[in-house]
Amino acid sequence: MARTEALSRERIVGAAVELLDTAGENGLTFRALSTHLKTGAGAIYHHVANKDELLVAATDGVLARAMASDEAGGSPEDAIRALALAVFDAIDAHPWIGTQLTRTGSQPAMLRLFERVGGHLRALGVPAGTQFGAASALLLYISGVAAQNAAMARDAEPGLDRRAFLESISTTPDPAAFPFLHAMSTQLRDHDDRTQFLTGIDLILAGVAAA
Amino acid sequence: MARTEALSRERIVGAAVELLDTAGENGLTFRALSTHLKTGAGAIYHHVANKDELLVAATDGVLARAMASDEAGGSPEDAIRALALAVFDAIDAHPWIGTQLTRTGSQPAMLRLFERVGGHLRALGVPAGTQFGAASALLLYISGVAAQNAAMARDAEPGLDRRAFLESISTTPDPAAFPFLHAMSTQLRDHDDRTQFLTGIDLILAGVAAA
DNA sequence: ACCTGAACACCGTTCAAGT
DNA sequence: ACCTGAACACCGTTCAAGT
Repeated sequence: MARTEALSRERIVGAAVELLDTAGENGLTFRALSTHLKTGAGAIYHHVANKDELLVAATDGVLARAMASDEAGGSPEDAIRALALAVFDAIDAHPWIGTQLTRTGSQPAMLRLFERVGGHLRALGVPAGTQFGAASALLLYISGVAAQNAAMARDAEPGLDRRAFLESISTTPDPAAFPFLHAMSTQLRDHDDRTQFLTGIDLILAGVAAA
Repeated sequence: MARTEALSRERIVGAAVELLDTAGENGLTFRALSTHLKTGAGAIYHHVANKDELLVAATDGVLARAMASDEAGGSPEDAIRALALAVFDAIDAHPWIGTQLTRTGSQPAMLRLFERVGGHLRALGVPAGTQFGAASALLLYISGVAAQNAAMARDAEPGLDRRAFLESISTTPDPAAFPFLHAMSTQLRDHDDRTQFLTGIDLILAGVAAA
């Protein structure tokens, strides 16, 4: 019989991740968390300063694990693509990360990402004067995708068909006033988020190469 | 003497924008809003379904105004830059928009932006097969910047010097483990957000041109 | 030192009662 | 039809009291 383990920062953060994954961003409350941990609400404050710190720790932990696998071999461009996809997949698995990533509290995670991207850009031979701009653009693009995906996971009413939803987006507005949107309706309906995400990364990399 | 105007959706949304601008994202509560409008909290619900709808309406209104000025003349690329900067400046003036833009509720605003960007890409002669990817990338990049800027405005403790803050970011982590970050510290400290934002737009446009 | 859980100061939202 | 404002069902966080 597993005795109840002692409360610890690690166990709290782990339980928080579990709650966020299963119950969503609104599912993480100190009441739910303390019930889950079979303790009082106030006990948590002995190990974590407040909810923000808890969210930062949860985000940092998941993201650090996602970025851990370092593929040796392959071009620097491939390494950037693999890194970006690792972040994408982590957000896909834990959509709440997308919301957290665009908060100043998640600086540590963003700085690690910036560092890794920058290292690959250097290996790519990008001139010193362009490195900062290129790394920033890639990072901002990645956070944009993160935020959007988190929004979809958070706000989508359950049971909504993705295809039908995307189709309704492109067909609801007046086609005469939205000709471009209308022309893109098929692609919008059929597109794959992950592939599309990579297209943007490739465009930025192509722009960097052209400069 | 201005008599107290009747309550209306317009007045409510206007007051909400004012509160968001002056008191920040947390400043908008139905209690503060009803005090501001000299009415009861429940009265607002006769004109707006809930807080989410109020935020969407506020975001949509401000952004529609920002995107209204259409510069004729100039290249399609310049038009895209002008459009992107208009959104950037609107977010700069009303940081809470950045948070709202990455919520599914703000679809109308995003669709308008998508349409406008797409129209310019067509005028630019971008081949049909590339248009969707290019428009998506630009939109995702813009929302990334939006989310980041909103985070900075929301989370930055007041009275914090921007330069000092940016410098601390690049110097706090171990330089040996973060060589790229360390090499970029000067640029990070001195960079201008608006210029940097435009650099990313230009990189994507260059990537589109190269394809 | 750590835990408990009631209490505090807030929220968004509802609804009987008024005009 | 619109407004009022107390009440409800929640939050995050604190803190006296326990072990």
